[in-house]
Amino acid sequence: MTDCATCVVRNRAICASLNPAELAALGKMGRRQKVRQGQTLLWEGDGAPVVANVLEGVLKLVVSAADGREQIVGVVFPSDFIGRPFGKESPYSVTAMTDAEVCIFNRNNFDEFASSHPDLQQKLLRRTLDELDRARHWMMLLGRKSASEKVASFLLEMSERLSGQGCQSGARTGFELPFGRQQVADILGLTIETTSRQLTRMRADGVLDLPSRREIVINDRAAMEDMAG
Amino acid sequence: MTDCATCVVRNRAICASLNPAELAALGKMGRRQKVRQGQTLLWEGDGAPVVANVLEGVLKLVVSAADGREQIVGVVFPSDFIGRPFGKESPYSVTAMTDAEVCIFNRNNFDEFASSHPDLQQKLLRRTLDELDRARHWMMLLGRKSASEKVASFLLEMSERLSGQGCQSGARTGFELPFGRQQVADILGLTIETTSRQLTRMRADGVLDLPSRREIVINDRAAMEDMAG
DNA sequence: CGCTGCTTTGATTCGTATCAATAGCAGTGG
DNA sequence: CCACTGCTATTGATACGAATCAAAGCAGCG
Repeated sequence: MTDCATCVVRNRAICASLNPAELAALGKMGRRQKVRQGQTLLWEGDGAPVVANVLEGVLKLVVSAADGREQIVGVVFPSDFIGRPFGKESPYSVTAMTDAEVCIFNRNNFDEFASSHPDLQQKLLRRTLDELDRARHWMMLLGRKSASEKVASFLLEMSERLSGQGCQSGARTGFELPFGRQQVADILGLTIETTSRQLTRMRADGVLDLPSRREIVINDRAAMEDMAG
Repeated sequence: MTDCATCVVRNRAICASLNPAELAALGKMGRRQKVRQGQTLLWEGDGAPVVANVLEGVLKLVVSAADGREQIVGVVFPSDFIGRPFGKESPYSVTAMTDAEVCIFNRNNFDEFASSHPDLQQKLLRRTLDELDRARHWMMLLGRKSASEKVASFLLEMSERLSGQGCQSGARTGFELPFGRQQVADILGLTIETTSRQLTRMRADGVLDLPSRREIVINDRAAMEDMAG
């Protein structure tokens, strides 16, 4: 069992919809678990017996083809929800991109609990609708944008989502990506070389700086927004 | 007001979760509306004051860029739900691909109704989760698949979804697409020329027949599945 | 210091977009 | 019934962008 009262995402995760008694009941079902970078929590096509809240770290949702090609279809941050309630098998695998900690529930237990807690279910619905919007927006990027537009859009979105994490609000000009070039490429539907070239060119054009491998500093946000298409 | 008792999608749409009294209440809020082919029901970025169930016809969800590029991010059939409950603005436009009929609700009224009917909300959640799975699967296609793989995957999915419509169950070998080449291209993130060339080649290879512009007959399903990657 | 893994850079190939023309079909009116 | 018109689809030639193949650069770390 888990102590929800002290949970870092208590007020942001779907649990925020619950009163203390309900929270205690849910807490009995859940347990905290550390996940190492690179470790896979859920496998594509698996029975997917669990769902979870992310407490710390960043994880990726991956769909892969038989020949090894991979597409990252989602990236989840603390307070986000992972897994597939009311489903049979996981349609993608979930892997930690950094060391992470999650709060895990048995899927059947969670489904049952959710069915009897409409507020929780509504929170889950809202989150799922947001995710769907995000996914569809990403489809436009994958299907219609050029390499430079993809990279620019990606950096802008990351600057926003990562700033949701820390203290300041609003988009940041400088931030650290929680993943390497290959992962960026897998998010954008590009190769690692093309991704690298686009970043290099943007640096040459003065639109951004790359202080280290994973750090990004956006110098000219307006130009970046233009590039994003 | 609308007579739900005689509704063609009564048992398949989210309304199936309601008892007769609830159905009557919902029916009072909704009204049937015909939509002509090409007519746009919801505009991207719009206040999106409505949600709806599809009774008849096929509609597309489109995201477009400033320069006119379009990506179709979803296709909806009878009994499917459209619109964005609990949201501010529609993240995409909804346009009829064929003459259609929908059952429309004011979004605020619907949101309120849904909030007080957990069963309806759960149906909506399940549907949204399914849509999200479908969207993510499509992201893999858009980001990582070649033109021929895209076309093959598309035809297979359509043969399944369209057969959900008619009498027989299971996938069909022959069916009629509810849209033209440009729309297929917009779904697959390709140009109309590339789409056409892929179909022509598949016909030459004997994998399929094209009796008329919109008809598809799959001759060799196994080969098609191979091509889909 | 010299591994090892990730990233950048370079040369070339390949796939799809683009540009341009033709062909097929559906509807209209002579 | 058959030209005529407009629209959609096919086919062809070429250009361009991103993938691929290959090598070198750069960090971190024993």
